[in-house]
Amino acid sequence: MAYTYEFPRPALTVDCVVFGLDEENLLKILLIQRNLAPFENQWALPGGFVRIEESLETAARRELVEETGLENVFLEQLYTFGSCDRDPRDRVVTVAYYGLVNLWEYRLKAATDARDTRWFAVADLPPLAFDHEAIVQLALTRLKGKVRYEPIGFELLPEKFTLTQLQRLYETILEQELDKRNFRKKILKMNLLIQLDEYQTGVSHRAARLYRFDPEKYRNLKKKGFNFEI
Amino acid sequence: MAYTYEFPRPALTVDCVVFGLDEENLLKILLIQRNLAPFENQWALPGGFVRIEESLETAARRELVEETGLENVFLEQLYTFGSCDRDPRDRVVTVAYYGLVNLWEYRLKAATDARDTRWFAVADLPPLAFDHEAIVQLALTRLKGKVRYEPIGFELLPEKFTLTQLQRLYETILEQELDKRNFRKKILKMNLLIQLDEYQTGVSHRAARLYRFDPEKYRNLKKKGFNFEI
DNA sequence: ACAAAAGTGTTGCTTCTACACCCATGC
DNA sequence: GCATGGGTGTAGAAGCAACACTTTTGT
Repeated sequence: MAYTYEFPRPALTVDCVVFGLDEENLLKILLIQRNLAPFENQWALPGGFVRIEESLETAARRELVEETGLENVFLEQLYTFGSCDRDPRDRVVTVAYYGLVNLWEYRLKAATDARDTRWFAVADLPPLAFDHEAIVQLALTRLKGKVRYEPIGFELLPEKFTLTQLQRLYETILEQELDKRNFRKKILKMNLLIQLDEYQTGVSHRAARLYRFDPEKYRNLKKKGFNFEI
Repeated sequence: MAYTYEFPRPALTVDCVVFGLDEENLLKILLIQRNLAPFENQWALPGGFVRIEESLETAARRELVEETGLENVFLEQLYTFGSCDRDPRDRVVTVAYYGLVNLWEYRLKAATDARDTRWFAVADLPPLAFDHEAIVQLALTRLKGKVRYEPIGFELLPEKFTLTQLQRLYETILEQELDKRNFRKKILKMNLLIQLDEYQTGVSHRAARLYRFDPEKYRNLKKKGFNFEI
């Protein structure tokens, strides 16, 4: 039950910064409360050790399921953090991922899990364990940058959404207001959205039309040199 | 002289994709010839094991010096490769970096080193060890993407360069021709270049004016919301 | 009828693209 | 004097930013 190597090896972990957007357009991150030292009882990113027989992304997905119940989320590698002192016990290198989930559909799922997990607004995060604050900062920067030139924002919305929801999403992430008419013109001209014959329900005002993002169309346009840009 | 852990740990390495641009505007990568199994005698990216007391970037820089003699190069983390079968002997996770060097000045230095190192044109790479082809591909994609919205291209040029050299650099990396007048207008309007009172020497035609990139100006403009873009 | 958000066009301005000729230098 | 690349301006097209009112629906 022990593994011996000629040279010392850092431990290898994965950590996930999972973003969600709630009904009030607050950008949130999923955290878990640690029940082990160090940083016992502090909030931390979901994550854990990479097993010897699994790839990094597999490890990240496994930890997400185990710790938060989230499955099939959009997940991309963010950065690898390897300073020597980031874990007080041991040399631990962590490969960080960022994820995007649709909070409208996933909220209940995550809540049913055994571990103490919670969504926190990014503007109002508790102190985090290890260097997780730095990881979150980098994830935010990456999200802000990437959302402008890749159509990943749709991962944060339900499959069918209104143009106003989409606009609010960009306004929240980019932290700037956008002009309604210009936004709609721009996004519709790209031809990436499918206009549905369905409308919002349960709102006390004129119901907005629903749209769906078409990843297939995007792949095709991209092959022809099209560049998404907000 | 042995290190024992409760759970098995992947080995951790770093690898560097170092780009250089030669006098004929060929984009090149620095490779070393392996003298150990596996992949003995094959070409590979410079790199090696991360020591327990050094950070990832420190390890990358150390390996670069040891294996190629290159020092003080621009270096940025690229991606971490961790599939289980990427090394036939053992589970090895590698953190890849990409680097940019000024070939005009560094060419001799690298050549003086003991190991068998060589610059290869990216269009004409030999077969590479491990998954290094994939790493190189990703580095190329990243370089192509990043060079457009961050002024990193200057790292590939001598400190003093002509606008034509700069234009050729972009044409090479982006793999597209650019209009001379439009390019010059655009780049000069950004106010990032310092016009020198010096000119090319040793050319058999009108000597071109030399310019220098001003990183200080760039930092200032960036703080004020300026975005570099080619 | 009122409140709340949906939906829709035009104009001026800026930026981008396309394009051709004279200039300076070394041989 | 010729070959080589250096250096420069303009016009038309496209894209961007700014801006306000009517429509629909629920209460």
